[in-house]
Amino acid sequence: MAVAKTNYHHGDLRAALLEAALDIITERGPQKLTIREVARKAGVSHTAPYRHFANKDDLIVAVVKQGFELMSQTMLDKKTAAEADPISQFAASGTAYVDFALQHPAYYRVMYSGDLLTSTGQHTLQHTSAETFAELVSDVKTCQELGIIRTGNPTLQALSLLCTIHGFVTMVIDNRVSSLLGEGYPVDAIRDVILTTIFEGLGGTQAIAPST
Amino acid sequence: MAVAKTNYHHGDLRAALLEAALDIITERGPQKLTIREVARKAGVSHTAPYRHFANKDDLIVAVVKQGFELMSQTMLDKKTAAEADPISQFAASGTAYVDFALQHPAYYRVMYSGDLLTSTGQHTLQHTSAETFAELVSDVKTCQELGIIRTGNPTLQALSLLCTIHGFVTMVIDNRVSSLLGEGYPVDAIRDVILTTIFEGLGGTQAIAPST
DNA sequence: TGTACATCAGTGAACGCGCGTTCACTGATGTAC
DNA sequence: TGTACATCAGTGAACGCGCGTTCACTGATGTAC
Repeated sequence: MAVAKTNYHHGDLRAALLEAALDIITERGPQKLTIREVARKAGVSHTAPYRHFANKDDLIVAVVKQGFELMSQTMLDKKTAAEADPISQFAASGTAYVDFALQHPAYYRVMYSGDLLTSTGQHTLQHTSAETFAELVSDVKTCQELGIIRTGNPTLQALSLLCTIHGFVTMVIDNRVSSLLGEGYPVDAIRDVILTTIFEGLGGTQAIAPST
Repeated sequence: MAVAKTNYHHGDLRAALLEAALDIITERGPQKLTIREVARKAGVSHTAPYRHFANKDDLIVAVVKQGFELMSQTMLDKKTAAEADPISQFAASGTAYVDFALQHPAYYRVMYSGDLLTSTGQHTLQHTSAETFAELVSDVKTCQELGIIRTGNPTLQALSLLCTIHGFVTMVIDNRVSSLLGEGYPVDAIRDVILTTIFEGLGGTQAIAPST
C-alpha cells in the first residue's frame, strides 16, 4: 500500500493487489480473502483485478507462489549466513522455517491452509511443495551419513521433523499456543526447545544450538 | 441420516443436523458448511434448523462440543483397555488421539480449524480445549516423576508432544502426507515412528510400543 | 373411547447482502509522423 | 516540437447466485375432558 498512486493508472497494481491480499489474511482471516475486498484494499474498482488475474484462483496461486519463493530465499540466506558445519546448517534450516512462518503468518496460511484453493489451483502447486520436501529429505540423508542423527528411513525422519515444525507453527499462528500458555510466552525459547526435542528424537548425537 | 423419517415431524432432527454437518465437512470441506446445506442434507426446509439452533455459530459450537466429548470418551476407553503401566498408558493416549483424529477427520477439522467460528463461538470453547491440555501436562508430570521421561518443564514438553501429534494429524487430514509420500503409505506405521521419535526426544528411557 | 384444543416442529415466501464474473465504456499513456 | 491515434489499464452498471435470518403460516401430536 506504500505505492505512490497516480490518478487513473496505478503503476504497479499487480504487486499492490498481492500485498493487499496478504494484509487481508493478516487482519481479517483467509475467509475474507475475496476479489472485491482485495480491490477495495488496493483502492481500485472491484473489476480492476481482472486485468492482472484470470480469476480468484489465479490470484491466490500467485500469492502462494510468491510465498514459496520468499520462503526458499529466506532459508537459503539463513543457511549461507550460518556456520558451515552440518549441525549449524541443520539448525539454521529449522529455525529459518519457523521464523519465516511466524514473521509471515499470512503467507504460511495461504500456502498451507488447503481450503482456499480449488483442486485445480492445488494441482498447480503440488510440484513446488514436493520440491521443498525433497530438499529436506536430502538434508536428513546428509546428516545420517555424517553420523549426526540416527540411521533410518530418511523420508520418515524428514516427515517427523516436518510434522513437529508444522504443528508448532500452525498452533502459534492460530493463537492456540497463546491460548494455552498465556499471552507473554517466549516464542523463540519455545521454538528452540521444540527443535531440540525433535532433533534428539531423531537420535541427534550432539547438542543443537539454534542461532536466532 | 439413518433416522427413520416420518412425514412432517422428524423425530430427532437435532441429531440428524449434527450428523449432516459432519457429512458435509467430510465430503465437501468446511467452507461448504452452511445452514442451508445442512438442512438440505437432512432433507428438511432450510429454516427448520432454527428450531434447534439459535444461529450458525450455535450449530457449529454444538458440533465441536460433541467432538470434544467423543474424543475424551475415546481416549478414556483406550486408556482403560491398555496395560496399567505408565508407558502403555502414555502410548495409549497418543495413539488414541491420532486415531480419533484420523477416524473422525471432520470432527477434528471443526474442533481445531479456527476459521469456522466467530470470536464469540471461539470463546465458548476455550475452556474445553484448555482442559484437555491440562490433562496432558499432568500425564507428562507423572511420567517425569516415574523417571520415564527426562525431567524438565512439563508444559513445554506437553506442548512439544502436542505440536508433533497435531502436525502429523493435520498433514494427513489435509492430504499433504499422501501428496508427499504417495497414496498407499502405511499410516499406522508412520504414526508409530512419529510417536516413538517424539517420545525419545522427550528423553524416553524405554522403548515405546504403541498398541493399535 | 371420542372430541376439542393447545403446543410447537417444520414450511415457504421474502428480505438484504456480498460475492465472482461479464461487458461496453472511458480516459491516460506512448508512439508514429 | 506538435498532433493524431492505437493501446490497454481501470470503471461502473449489471447479471445471477447462495447465503443467514425473519416471519406468518400449517399441520402433526398429545393431553384434558
